[in-house]
Amino acid sequence: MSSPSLDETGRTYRGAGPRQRQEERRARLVDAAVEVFGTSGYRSATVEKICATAGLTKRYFYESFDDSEALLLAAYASVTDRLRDSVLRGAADGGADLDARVRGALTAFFRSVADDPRIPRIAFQEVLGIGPEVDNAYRRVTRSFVDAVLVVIGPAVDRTAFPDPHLRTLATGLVGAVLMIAQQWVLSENPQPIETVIASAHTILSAVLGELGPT
Amino acid sequence: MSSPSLDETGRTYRGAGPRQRQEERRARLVDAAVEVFGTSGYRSATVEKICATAGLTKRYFYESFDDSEALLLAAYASVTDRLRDSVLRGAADGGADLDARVRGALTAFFRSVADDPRIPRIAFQEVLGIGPEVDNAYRRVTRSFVDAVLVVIGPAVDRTAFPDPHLRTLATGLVGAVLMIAQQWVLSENPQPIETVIASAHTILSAVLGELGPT
DNA sequence: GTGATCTGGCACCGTTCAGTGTCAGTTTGT
DNA sequence: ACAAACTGACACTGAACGGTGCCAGATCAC
Repeated sequence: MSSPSLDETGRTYRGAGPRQRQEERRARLVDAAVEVFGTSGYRSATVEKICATAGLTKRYFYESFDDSEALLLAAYASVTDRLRDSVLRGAADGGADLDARVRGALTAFFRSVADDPRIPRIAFQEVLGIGPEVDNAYRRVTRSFVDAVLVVIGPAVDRTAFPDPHLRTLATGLVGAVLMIAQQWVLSENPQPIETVIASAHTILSAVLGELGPT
Repeated sequence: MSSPSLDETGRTYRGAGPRQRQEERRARLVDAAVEVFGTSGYRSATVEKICATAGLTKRYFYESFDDSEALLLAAYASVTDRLRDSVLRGAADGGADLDARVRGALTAFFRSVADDPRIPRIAFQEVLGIGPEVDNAYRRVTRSFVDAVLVVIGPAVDRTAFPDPHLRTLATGLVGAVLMIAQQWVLSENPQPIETVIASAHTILSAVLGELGPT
């Protein structure tokens, strides 16, 4: 997708080579997309609005993206990558103890969501029902979050007692539980304190983990 | 919304009074909307497409609805009402035993979703990210499903040990878990048998219920 | 300084679609 | 039979938007 002007033969401009300039513009467009999609929504967004937010004009949009769906995919990837990194870092902060890792991951997740409401909007709302392409991306990302859950809880699971597909479905359910709690949380008009929702999510996770573990 | 021609003074036509004719047309439009939104999606749907599917013309669309968002809300309500009824009926089939009620509700839910893929599409995908109006409807419907869960599991919960907001959040998580499992299930290219996903969902529910109950 | 290159702003075209109006033909009440 | 009401089909308008092209001015290489 896009035509990154295969020739690296261009001049420098404002102290940057052509490739670098092009990538900067692309990054600005993605940032603008996160802003626009995350506040006004994808459906009401137009190419012009995005470009105006980015401080660019339409020609630079088509320099980096085929259409607005391609930009949505890029913005989606940007948001979910950051979110997944944050969650995995939170889990790692928990050290070796499983419960601490779960708690760390949950805390990081709800913090990210609370700090930047555009994240849940793009990651969980705007991205659904656009088209087959985007639906596939959504499925892949959800799978990657399920994988992350499996990595975190993996060591504590009695794998001989639970076949892999069953385990995957369980992890999918756990992701859905946390997601739905977060969604209702950010949408509610007077939300509970973050510690409370973390505790509720933790209750569900540890209940299921208790079922899975050999202990 | 809409102008249901307040005067009941019209003639009869093809054996039906004006009010009845109008309601029949409205019902046909809602059915057509479920078909179109549920297969091609809301975003690519146009008023003309809906009307063609319903076998009506645009003038009858604006007779019953202000715009396509109003129709989406009606289709959404139609779909979710049926789904909720089906789940509650499934739970009632379980009789007095809590576990049987949960199993019955889950079975009814996954059956509905499997029988008519338009249901999950409209209920969980198309409806997100449209606008504030629709988002509110989504929140209300989700709340009503959470309420249904609370009704089903209510008797088995030690309410003194778990404050109400916490309980609500837990139920929200459970709804999210089941929803996400269903979503991934219908989207996967070679899905597991329905008994398997029901069993996985049941594992999560009973694990959390075990945490809540006084037993 | 001078010409080539790059940038941003704008104008333009074609399409799509919501929403309204018109009208000929059909059904009903009398 | 005849007029009033109803229906369905189509034409029309205006706005929004995607996508492309052009041009004046800024920036760089030499």
